Amino acid sequence: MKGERTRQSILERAVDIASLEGLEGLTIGRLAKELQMSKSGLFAHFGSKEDLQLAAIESARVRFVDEVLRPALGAPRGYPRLMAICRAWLNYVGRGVFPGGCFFAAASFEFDGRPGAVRDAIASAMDQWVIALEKAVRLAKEEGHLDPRTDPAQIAFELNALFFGANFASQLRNDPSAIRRAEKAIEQRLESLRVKRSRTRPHVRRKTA
Amino acid sequence: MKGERTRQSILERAVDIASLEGLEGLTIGRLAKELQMSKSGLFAHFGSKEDLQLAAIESARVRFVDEVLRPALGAPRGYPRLMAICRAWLNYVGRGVFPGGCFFAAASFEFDGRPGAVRDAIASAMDQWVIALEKAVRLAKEEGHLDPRTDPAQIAFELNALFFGANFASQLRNDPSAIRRAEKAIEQRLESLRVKRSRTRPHVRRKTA
DNA sequence: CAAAATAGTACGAACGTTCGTATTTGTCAA
DNA sequence: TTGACAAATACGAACGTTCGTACTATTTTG
Repeated sequence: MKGERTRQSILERAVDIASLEGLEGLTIGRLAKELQMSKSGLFAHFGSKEDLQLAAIESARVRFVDEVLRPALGAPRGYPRLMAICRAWLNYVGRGVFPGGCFFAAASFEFDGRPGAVRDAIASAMDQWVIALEKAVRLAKEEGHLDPRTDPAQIAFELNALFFGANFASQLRNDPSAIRRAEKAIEQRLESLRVKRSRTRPHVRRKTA
Repeated sequence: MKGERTRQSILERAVDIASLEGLEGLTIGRLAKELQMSKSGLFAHFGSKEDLQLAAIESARVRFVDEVLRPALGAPRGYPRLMAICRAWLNYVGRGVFPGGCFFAAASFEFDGRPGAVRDAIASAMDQWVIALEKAVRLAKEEGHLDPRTDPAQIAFELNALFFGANFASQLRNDPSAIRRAEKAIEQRLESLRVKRSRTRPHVRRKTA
């Protein structure tokens, strides 16, 4: 009972630290100190540091789904939902869901080239995200909102790349305009694929603002 | 004399290790072992680990400029040079200039959120790159190859994002199609900005292949 | 030979981990 | 409701290792 509560609070802190210092920089000693508990106390909940890292990745994934992805999935199917997902991501970086920016982007670069369970877990979490993105594009296409020649995998790749770019520019180069640039690029790209429904309802350019 | 040679060979190895294991994972002990020299021997060349990290970043920057950027700058000014830079980057990831993918992408994510000299050096190196990219776009625009409304900073941001995305997808998700996708996206984006010179020389669609 | 470069050795701190023990907690009989 | 007790949870101390770094001695080089 109590154990589960403690475990969760450990993981929350672990995710925050890892998003700032990396999954290796997430140190048992530091984590224990910040939680005001002993190192050995931590080992009652996690058998090893690797266990802790894996649990932290899963916890981060859940946090991301709960706070970013799921709310966006509430939008109407098709183009609106796709845009909602994109906007949710752009907000997510600035909103401080993870204190160090995008947890997964950082973890990806930290563990690519280091085979093992941790790397696989990160890759799997990122896969889920890219697949969700791809699915949103595909649905928008099937809904008739996007050009039927649209390649969902290609568009998902491009969107994801813009997310990475935005995260990078706003974090390291702390360029405040990065999010805006990414938003602009995304809107423009998706607009270029959008079906205008000119048959049923002619496209009328709305007055600016 | 000999010292300088040794220093260079230390740095080459250091850059390779750091590109795989990160700048923190680049450890004095490991580096010494791989070079078959003593830890204290290393300290004759670098006053501290931070010194070593800074020198490794500079060394990586030089390697990147020499092997990737400078060759591409040989292309004719304007659109061709811009495309040459983009292609050089796309090749660079797959070509194994750094064994762990893009040195700077990894370093960026490792050190964002950790203020200090190392972070600043990484940011500065990346700045130079983004500025070079932006300059190439601006030149292409001034040369009349791109739509005069083109915003060089925006395009540089988008291109750089695609580079990040390609590196990520091909490294962590080892998706072999990532480079192709990025290439396609870049070509399409730049094509959309291209001036067709329809006044002086009408645009004639060449036969496919 | 003087100077530059390298090796050897040692240090304190921090790393992940283990162990035996103390404390807290939930359960159930009284 | 309480008391007792086993299980769950947390602790302090210590382990062996590796980290970055300092100091001194020795070899290599110009």
